Amino acid sequence: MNTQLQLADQVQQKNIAGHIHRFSRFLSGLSEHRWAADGYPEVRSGHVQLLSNLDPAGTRSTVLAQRAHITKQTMGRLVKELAESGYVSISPDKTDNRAQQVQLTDRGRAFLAYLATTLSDLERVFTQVVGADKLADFTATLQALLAFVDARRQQLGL
Amino acid sequence: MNTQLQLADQVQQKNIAGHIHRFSRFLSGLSEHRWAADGYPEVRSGHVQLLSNLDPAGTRSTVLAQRAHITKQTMGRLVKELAESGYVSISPDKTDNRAQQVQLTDRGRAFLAYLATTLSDLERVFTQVVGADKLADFTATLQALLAFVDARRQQLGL
DNA sequence: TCACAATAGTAAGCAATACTTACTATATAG
DNA sequence: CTATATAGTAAGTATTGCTTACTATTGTGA
Repeated sequence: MNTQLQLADQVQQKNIAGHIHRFSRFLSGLSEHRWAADGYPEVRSGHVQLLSNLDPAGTRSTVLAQRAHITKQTMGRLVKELAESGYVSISPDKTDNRAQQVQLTDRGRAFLAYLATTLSDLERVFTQVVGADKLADFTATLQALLAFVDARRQQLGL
Repeated sequence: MNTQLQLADQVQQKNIAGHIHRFSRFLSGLSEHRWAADGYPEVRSGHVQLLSNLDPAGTRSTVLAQRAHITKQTMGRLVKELAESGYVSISPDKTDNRAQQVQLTDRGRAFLAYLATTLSDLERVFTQVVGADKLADFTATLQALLAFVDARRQQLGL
């Protein structure tokens, strides 16, 4: 039979959710810290799921919400924030008066280019820590798991 | 030069933080859903970082906070919640009147044992998705990265 | 054409998590 | 014995994402 200590260790070990959560918090903090220092203080890590899903021609808020797997209300807030700080612009959708098109501004494009470099930097650092192969495996596995769970979201009622 | 579309794709690809965050949200939701269904509705995913760090003899709240890498105030709240729902008990520390010892109750021990089985279940599911080797690599890389960033937390001011 | 359902987006409020500053009480070190 | 450090609490803030409920517009089918 397992002792409490063994159980706690086991849980500690296998508690992927906890580790993932902690890693996530760290990455967000680090990113926002750096972005602020480099002249983009208004962008929070959550905004990236908006910016990275924008089509060049512009995208509807509702579509962005679907792509990011969040509610349209939450996406609406993100859009509003980035519009207020000048990273995106909102224009009416000519084919549907209910809808609006969200588009990158010049500032938004500048941030996106900058963001790509910071992600490469981070990739480089992590490569130094665990090696390129392990890191590639890590992201591949992460995406595979994510694809798996996304496919089962509705089934599970999440 | 990169077009906006290429940049967005690049960011989408390399945006580990975003993927990690989404995965984290999913895992928390799934866990709590299952725990509630199985008779442990009061436990939230954040509580695990308390329970899995408890020594059999009891542990101080401040120590738990350090182990979980959160503030003592936040840990204090988690302790209070789990004490109210009967998973842990709080007893005075005989060697220091400021301090208290947090200990598992029988219900806490039951949950910990149950938790270990649910983590194994999840491990099994993920093994079916990506294979045992990839999953082991994944968790190993995750822990390596986490150890790396933990060592640099103070340096980075996070 | 007209009524009804679906869709785009907004509004307001709730809950969880973790932070900060500020405090009390106790312990320890010089 | 005073000054500093530590254990823990209190109160308030920010972020993120949710829910329910709403308006306005669009599309559909009788």
